[in-house]
Amino acid sequence: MSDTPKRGRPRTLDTDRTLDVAMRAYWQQDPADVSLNAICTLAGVSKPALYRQFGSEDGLMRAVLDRYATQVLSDIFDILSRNMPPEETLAALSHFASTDEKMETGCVFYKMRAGKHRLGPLTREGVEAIDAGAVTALTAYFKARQVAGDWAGDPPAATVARYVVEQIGLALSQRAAGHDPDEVRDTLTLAFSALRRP
Amino acid sequence: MSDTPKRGRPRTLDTDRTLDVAMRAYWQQDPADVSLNAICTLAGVSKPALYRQFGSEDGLMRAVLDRYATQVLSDIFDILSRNMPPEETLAALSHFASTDEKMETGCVFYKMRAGKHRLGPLTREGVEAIDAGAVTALTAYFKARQVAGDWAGDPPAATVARYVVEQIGLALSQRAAGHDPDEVRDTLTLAFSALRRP
DNA sequence: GATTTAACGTACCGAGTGGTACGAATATAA
DNA sequence: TTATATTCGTACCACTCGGTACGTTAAATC
Repeated sequence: MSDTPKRGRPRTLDTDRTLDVAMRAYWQQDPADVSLNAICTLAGVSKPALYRQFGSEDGLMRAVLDRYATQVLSDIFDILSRNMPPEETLAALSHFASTDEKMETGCVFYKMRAGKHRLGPLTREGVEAIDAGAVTALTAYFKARQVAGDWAGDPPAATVARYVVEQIGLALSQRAAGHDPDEVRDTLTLAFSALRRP
Repeated sequence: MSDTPKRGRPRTLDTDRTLDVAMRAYWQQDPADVSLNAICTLAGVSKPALYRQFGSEDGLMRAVLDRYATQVLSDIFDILSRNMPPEETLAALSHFASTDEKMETGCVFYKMRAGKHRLGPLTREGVEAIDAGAVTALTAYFKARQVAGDWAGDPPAATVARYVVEQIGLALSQRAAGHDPDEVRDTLTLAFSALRRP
């Protein structure tokens, strides 16, 4: 990603640390409410240094999003790849979204998605890719469970997949807004109960 | 609300028209993305004139929200006050949120609520009042239906009320984000199906 | 040592924000 | 006619934003 030139002053900017600081800031607050100046101050980095590394605010947000995807969102995809029965999978997803302390202030991805129209092209592209990837993974999961015999095909897998993505997003938005985790869990449980066989 | 003094230059500012313009702007875009300057330009009004009438941006947004509540949100409360069976009431709410052309670009109230932390104290107060009022009205509705005998008390009325408020908000957020109305309807229908007796 | 290359960060830029100072304009009251 | 009261809108304020010009510093190459 970043060439290491053979001549010139060596760089002192710690890319990993900077991305961590930015990610934490985007995570705790809303990405739209965190300015570059604030990130520079928090990370103890000059503004031109940020631009040298990431090109633009859009570039930084995209880099943060990619990092967040591999460090945090991978947990969700892991849950699906375990290929457990829907009952347990949905319970795991529900726990992750409504109870996991890591998600106490919501989710960077869903926060960015909520303010999609404010994003630059790079970050927007990343958000859409993750969104599509989540729907794809969930669709594949439910189709697999249908083959395995513990899932009916009544609401099509694609519809259920979108539904699950949106309900998790709702739960994480509620957590970011400071709702009581118990209430968030109740809402999500009720929403997922629609997926049980009638 | 606004005194009409007996002396001094008569005001030429059309309050109703100004509020209409601001409401349309907040409705079509996101309230957080509409500046006072933009509203002044759209309404053909000077900035000091706005401040003379509404005191601050917060005051204007609150005035818009109040207007929106009486002109638009009243439709929702009307649906509840008809006291129809849950099946029909939920269908009416679902139609309003997912299909009604009026809500094509989402809902001013839910948009403000989504960016609650960015609001001034007056607008925030208004948003919280409407939110609480909606939950109260829905809770009362479901309790009434329980007494009428066409509703079970399994998920408590208060829980169901919050659930309905959040699901409508989700649907309206999706519409504001430009999702296909059919998809929005599918999601909402699935969400409300959790409220049918198993 | 001289030259080249590249990252460093201060100090700036223009645009846009919410908000206001203030003199001109327009009404009523004395 | 004069004094008072109120609204009018131009032109400004301080501030923050994302972004950059540019002189300085530190390495590799000659």
